[in-house]
This record gives sequence, C-alpha cells and structure tokens, in this order.
Amino acid sequence: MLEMAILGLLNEAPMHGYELRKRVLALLGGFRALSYGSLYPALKRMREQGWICAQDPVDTSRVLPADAPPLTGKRGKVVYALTAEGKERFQGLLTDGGPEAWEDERFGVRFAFFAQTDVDVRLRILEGRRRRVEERRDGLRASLSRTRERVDRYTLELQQHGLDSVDREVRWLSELIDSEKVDRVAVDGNENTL
Amino acid sequence: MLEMAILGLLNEAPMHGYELRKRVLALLGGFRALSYGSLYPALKRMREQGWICAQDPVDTSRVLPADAPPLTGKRGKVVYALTAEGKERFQGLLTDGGPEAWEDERFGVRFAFFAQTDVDVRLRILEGRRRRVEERRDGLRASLSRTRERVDRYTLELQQHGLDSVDREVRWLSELIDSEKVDRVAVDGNENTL
DNA sequence: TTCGTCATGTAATGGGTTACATGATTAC
DNA sequence: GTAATCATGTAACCCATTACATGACGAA
Repeated sequence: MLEMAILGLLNEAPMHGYELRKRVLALLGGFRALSYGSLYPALKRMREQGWICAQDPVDTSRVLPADAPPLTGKRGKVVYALTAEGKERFQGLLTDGGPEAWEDERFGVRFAFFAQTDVDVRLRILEGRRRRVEERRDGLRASLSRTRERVDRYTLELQQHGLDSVDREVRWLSELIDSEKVDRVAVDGNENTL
Repeated sequence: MLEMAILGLLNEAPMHGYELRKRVLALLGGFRALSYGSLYPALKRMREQGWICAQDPVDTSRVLPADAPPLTGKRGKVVYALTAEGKERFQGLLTDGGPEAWEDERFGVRFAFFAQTDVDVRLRILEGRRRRVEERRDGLRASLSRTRERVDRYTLELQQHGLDSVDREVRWLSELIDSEKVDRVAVDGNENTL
C-alpha cells in the first residue's frame, strides 16, 4: 500500500520525505496516520530495491548510493525520485487488476491512481470491489435478520449503521461502474457492449 | 481491542475459542477478519494474566493451569471462562471513557458493550468520538476546497465519498447523543440539564 | 531567543496475518 | 469412506506505531 502510494506520488514529481508524508495522507483522505517510523524505512527499502534514488543534500548533482551512511551531523532535505525500474514497477502495479486490488487496504490507493489506469483494469477493480462489499452486506443482513429482537439497542444500532454504510458504498460503486461503461462504449464503440 | 471483545463475550457466557472467534466477528459486523493466529495467543496471554481460565477438555470438572502443556495428541474443546480478576478487568474497561476509547480501533468494541456501560461514560465516549470524526471531516473539507479544480475526477470522487461518509457518521453520532441525553434527563431529573 | 514547524532518521515493540500441523465430528 | 466443517494451536513474518535522538530555519 505504502509502496504504491510512494511510487505514484514520486511519479508525478520528485520530493522529500516530509512532503511525501503529507501527500500520502492527503491522498487517502487523511484516514490513517502515517508515521516517519514507517515512511523512512520504506524509502530505505525501496532505495535498496533500486526503485527510487535519493539526491545528495550536499552536492545536489550527485545521487546517494543505496548503502550510504545515515548522514549524521549536518543534514538537509533529501529529495527522492523514481528510477527507470521504479517507473516500470509503478506501471506494473497500475496494470495489475488482481484480487488483492479490491481489498480494503489496497483499494483506496488503487483508486487514487485511477486517472492513470486503463479503463478495463478500472472496471475489473470496481466490479471486484463491489462483489467484495456486497458479500459483506449480505453477511451483515443475514446476521441482522437472525439476531434482531434478541439483542440490545446498541448492537442493533451498530449493525444497522454498518449495513447502511456498505449499502451506500455499493451504490457509489455502481454509479462509478455505470459511468465507466458509458465512457468505454464512447471510446471503443462496439465490443463487449453486452 | 481483542482483549475487551473476549472479556465481554466471556462475561456473557463461557465458550470455546472457535465459537469465540465467530462471536467476535459478528460483534464488529464482520468488518475485519480474526485469525486463529491472533485469537489463541491472546487467550494464552489472558490465561497467564489470570483473567480467564480454561476448562480441562478431558476432566471437565478441572481447570487447566496457566502453564499447561499444549495438549498434543487427543484434543477436545477447551472452554474458556472469566475469573474474578477477569470480571474486574472488564468492569474497569467498561468504566474507562478515556481518549483512546473513541479512536477508530477501540470505538467499535466499546460501543458493542454500551448496554453494560454507564450513561455518563457512554456520553463521554460518543461526544469524544464525534469530535474526532468532526476533525477528520473538517480536514477533508479543507483539503477538498483547496484542491478542487486542480485534481482529476477520481481523486475528487474519492475525497467526496469520504466526506459524505464522515458527514453521515457525525449525524449518526449526534442522534445517539441526543437520545442519550433524553434518557439521562428522564433518569436523574435535574443536574447537567444545560 | 525561543517557539513552532520543517526535516531525517533508528530502535524497540506490538499486533496482526499467513502458512503450517494436527485431529475430532458430522453429513452425505 | 470421504468431504466439509469444527477445533486447537505454533512459527515465521510483515508492517506499522511509539518513543527517541538530532538538527535546520523562520517568525515573534
């Protein structure tokens, strides 16, 4: 999750860690916090993998080697940028509409980069997501009709609110899917018009 | 989170691990999965702490000591029950309306046991939760009005949907708070009627 | 000059998941 | 008899958080 967010943001423009953190937070709508304790180690890992490189804060024309020492003493902004491998990796993630793409943790990030994603992949992910949320809705509905009358007000209230939330999400996804389909027909004319 | 859920469910009735897992899942509306890899170690920890005890599956009149061997070979259902300390611990958690009670991870569980929670504690938690969600809403609103027009359709769509969700949650909480206040006035008459 | 925020990182720790290993019971 | 589901656990791992340590820069 973090990985794709970082790759995607650095794909737009190089930037330093502190700013990256703020952008990631904004990207996901400020839902979850992102601590430096997970950001910097992630950047380090990705540098070791060769996906990103770090600009030397002293001599800005130089790139820091992946195994560079932690820069004790005088430190400055370290600007990170995607390498060719990093760009490739990001493109790969963009094309991958596999099952995990529509799970809770991933979906938000995948969606955030939909503008750079292919229509068919977008549709696969949206439909997969909808199925996922519908499953949850059906489970919740079943449990609600089973337990109603037998449980206290608060349990009922919590389950009802949960059900309303997933219902809303299903409707939202359905609208997005419909509008994607309209767009797709408008673009490639005939095939898969079902 | 897990700890309170387990204590609360065992407070209703003794049960074995497998059933406990299903109940925890139902309790939180099936939102998150709960694997045995986190349930059983949690039960083990709680047994060591003295909050719960495990019934010997062979001689059901006996209680397994906390440091009992893992029962290789023939295994049967292990029924867990709260000890006196466990009941005390649960009561303590019920009374604690501290700041973490209204954070995302805890709120669901706290709410699930509201029927056993004091009105004043309920109100504290609900109001804390509302403040928390309002903060998020305001951050989201600010970010939305800042970026609108400058971002793509999908980013906008995601942020708008997020905003709608938190708006709905604030309204839900407000309704609950109002109805709690009505109840409280009905019960203790005058003080804090503001 | 001191406070707030910008800025970079590490170490310890925690809490969870997946994958694995094992066996009992029930329904077909 | 065999498949599904009930049932109990461990071990390896992953990813994130908290707390810590350090320092630069601009504004009051």
